[in-house]
Amino acid sequence: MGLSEKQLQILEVAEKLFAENGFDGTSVRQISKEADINVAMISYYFGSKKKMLEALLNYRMSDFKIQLESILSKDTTYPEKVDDIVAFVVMRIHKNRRTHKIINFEYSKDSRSINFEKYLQQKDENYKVIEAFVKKGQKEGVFSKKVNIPLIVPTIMGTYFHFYYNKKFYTSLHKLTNEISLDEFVRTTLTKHIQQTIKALLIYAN
Amino acid sequence: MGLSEKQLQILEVAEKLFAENGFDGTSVRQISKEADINVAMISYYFGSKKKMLEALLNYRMSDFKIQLESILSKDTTYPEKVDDIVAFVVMRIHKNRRTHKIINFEYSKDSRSINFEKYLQQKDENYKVIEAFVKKGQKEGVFSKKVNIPLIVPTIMGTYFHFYYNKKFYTSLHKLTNEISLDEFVRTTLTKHIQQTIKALLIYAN
DNA sequence: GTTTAATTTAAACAATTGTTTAATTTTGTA
DNA sequence: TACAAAATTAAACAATTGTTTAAATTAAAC
Repeated sequence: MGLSEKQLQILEVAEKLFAENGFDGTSVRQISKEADINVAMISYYFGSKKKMLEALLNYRMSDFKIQLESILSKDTTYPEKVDDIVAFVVMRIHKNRRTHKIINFEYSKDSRSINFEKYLQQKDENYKVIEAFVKKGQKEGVFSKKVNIPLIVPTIMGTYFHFYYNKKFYTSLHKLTNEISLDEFVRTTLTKHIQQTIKALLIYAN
Repeated sequence: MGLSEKQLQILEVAEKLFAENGFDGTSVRQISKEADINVAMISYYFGSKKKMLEALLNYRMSDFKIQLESILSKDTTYPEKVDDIVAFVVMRIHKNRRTHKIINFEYSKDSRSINFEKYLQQKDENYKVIEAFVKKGQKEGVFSKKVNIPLIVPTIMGTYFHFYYNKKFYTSLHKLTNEISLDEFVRTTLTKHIQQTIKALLIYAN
């Protein structure tokens, strides 16, 4: 599944347009025009529009299990580890926000015949690492035992995405102006809020 | 803006299909077929496909400010009020989940020329009521002053929607089988998780 | 019962969709 | 330089898109 320079260039354009206007809302001619290639190149390189999306998903969903485990193996306190995990996850999904947006909408459809194996695999690995970490903290008496572990990740990712999907609303609420200050806001304020939330939940849940 | 029985029947079919396959992924012929009407009726009743969506949004986004305020005016403790607010918001967005899904998708687009006034108005009212409540709690020393108030609602709604968008994944994780147990899960487990989270955040945030 | 208005219909509209074709150009190799 | 493979092109394809038309049917008003 090695992708050429040209293929990657096309996928980046496709990612942007799919995230902006949806998979069905984007035509292959739009992509070809913006990527400055001939329409037929999409079928030539990827086989079809659908397979092009699958190629994008598989490309973006490379393993982050290793990075997550390296955070947990560091010699830090439990609250510090929570901060690190949250900061890492938020940074990661913010970087891949466009692909995640496409996934959110395509995956939640009933009919769609797109292959989401890589995404589900990542989600599964992700969950198992978090679960082991929280259970260890519970055993050591640091974390509350009243926490619903499978719902921790939805709170982290959900908070980010609800903010992102409504960024027009929240940027006006926070008086943010451009894309640069959005990155800054995510990296500082939003990350901090989620860190506070998850730490409070894990430690004080009742 | 009074909608006839027939118009409502069409809108319900449209809501279901838009949520399942997206606005662009649903054709007016699909809607007309499923609603058992002639295609031309959509233009006849609503003017266009786009205006039909707007009619749906305006219909579903009726004011819940009043209900929110009635919760806050009850003679209950602050933590109880948090529980009530969360339960109410979750119930409400779960009921309107299909329309919210359409909104999340369409509103986050750059280009789209759909009128989201009613939705934004509700979001604004919603926020102002929550803000006043939290600030009052802070002044009385019940809530932490280190909370980022505008990000509380994203955590509530985001947790719900990330769960909902990935329900295929989480229902298998929780061993849920059908739609009935999904409703039950949302009403009990998911609501409880969000209540725990928001209470921990508001009271113990550091 | 007649007339007027509202509703419903099938058909047609031009535009756009994803994909394929077959010819041409470019690139790499011997 | 000559040849083969890869890349690129414009054109065509059938299917589907949202919307409009004008005729037909139904309902309401007088």
